[in-house]
Amino acid sequence: MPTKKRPSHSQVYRTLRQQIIRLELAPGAAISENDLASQLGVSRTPVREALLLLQEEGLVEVYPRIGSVVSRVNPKRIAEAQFLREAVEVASLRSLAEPSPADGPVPDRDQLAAALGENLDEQLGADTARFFELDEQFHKGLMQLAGHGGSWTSVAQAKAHLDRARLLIIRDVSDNSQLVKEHRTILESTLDGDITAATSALTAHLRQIFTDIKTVQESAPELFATTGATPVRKTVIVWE
Amino acid sequence: MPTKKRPSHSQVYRTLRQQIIRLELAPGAAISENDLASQLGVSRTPVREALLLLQEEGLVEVYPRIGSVVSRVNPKRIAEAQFLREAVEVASLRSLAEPSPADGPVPDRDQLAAALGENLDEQLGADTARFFELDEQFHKGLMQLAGHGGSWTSVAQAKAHLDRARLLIIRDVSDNSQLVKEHRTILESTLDGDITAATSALTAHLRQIFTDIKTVQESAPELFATTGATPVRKTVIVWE
DNA sequence: CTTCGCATGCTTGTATACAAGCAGAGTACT
DNA sequence: AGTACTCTGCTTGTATACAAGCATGCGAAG
Repeated sequence: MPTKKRPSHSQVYRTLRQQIIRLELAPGAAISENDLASQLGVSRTPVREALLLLQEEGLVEVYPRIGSVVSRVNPKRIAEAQFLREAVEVASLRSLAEPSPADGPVPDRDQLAAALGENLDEQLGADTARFFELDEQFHKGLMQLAGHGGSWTSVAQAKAHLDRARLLIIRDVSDNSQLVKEHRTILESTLDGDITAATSALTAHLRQIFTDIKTVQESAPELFATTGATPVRKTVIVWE
Repeated sequence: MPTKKRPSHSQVYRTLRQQIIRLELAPGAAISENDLASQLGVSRTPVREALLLLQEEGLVEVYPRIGSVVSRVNPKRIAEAQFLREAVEVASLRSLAEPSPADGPVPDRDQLAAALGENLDEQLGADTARFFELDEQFHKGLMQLAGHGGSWTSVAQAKAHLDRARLLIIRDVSDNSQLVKEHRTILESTLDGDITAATSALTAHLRQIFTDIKTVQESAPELFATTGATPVRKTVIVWE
């Protein structure tokens, strides 16, 4: 019996979001509410609700009476997302050295640290999908360690755009070693209390995205939204 | 220029959001989709879509088959919002001294600076509602000055929670002078290039919220959500 | 008197019907 | 030939009908 305890629109939302971030739905691809409803076996209502949330998140663009599309990669938005993510993650680390009234409680510091260590060990041999999961858990755990796990949601939204953009160039993670090495440096410096070194390593780690973006934008410019052009509808003939 | 007709759910969203932030809808108050639809002259569909967005924003809590309520003030959430806002605004200022690849373009720096100056002049004599608008414009302009106006949306969402909480204690802005003074210090230090002084002043300015919160939580604890209790439905008799 | 069961009226969640508009093919008229 | 018009098929936006569940009051049974 399928677990129906969660609302349909929530399931549709997560399904679509994952497909978009994993590039199973390509940037710029058209998405029809009716088609999605048919494919997922639900009505248009929960599909619309999911698309509304994805639109607010910036992963989908809805053009009334024209159609909806998966948002193309916008370099400007990428820059904003990176800026916000770096600001929050760095501030989180920094709060370990300079506490602020906003700091929350840290449950099970030793257990968290141990879990992060195991996470890093698994990262080395992980495939692409698993690595992204572990990467997410690692950065989330780092913020929990500083008592700011509650702000992860905002970071995760920004990270979604960054991950999708990076996936454009590294469909297969051929070489984790460098990233894992950076992760280890960040974690060890943090646990040692050398916050200056940790933030420095974290900043460099997070800014890697800019070189990645530059590379992919040269190889596949059609996936980027540099113009403000609105899409138009076309009738085509296809085999079915 | 063709006037873009806005969808109903967007208007409902902004109406409700404003009412919630301005405390015209009290924290914890029940809101019925049917009643709202009737009052606003639309059907349940756009109302539901607006509530969905507000739920994601944390301003509304929806309990299936029980009802929906305006979210109560959650001290933990307030702390998170303050942390994120401070992180982003401070990082924005700091980028003026230490540029990063994420920095965006700054259009009309002189004009922006002049507008901010005029903004401060108007703040002194403004009433409560106007002051909150000017405060919003000021902080937004500050980020635009650093080339990070695009990240304002995220800050604004956090600021909504903070403003609502602060409104609980200062229904009437009796004394703007201190806040305006802080604003002026931040702006002048920034324009003078003394980023260290500017960030210091900004941090102190933003952390004012914690003392405000502590005061109001003692005077009106029922508006705060410290327990994880879920609401229940009650049938009551009222005059109509 | 107590207790259980059901009717009733509310809630949100989902499905469906209808409205408004764009794009293109075909056609009749100039 | 060229032009304008209508008709079809799609799109999203909105309204409405139906489904499922909770709280409560009433009534009957023990």
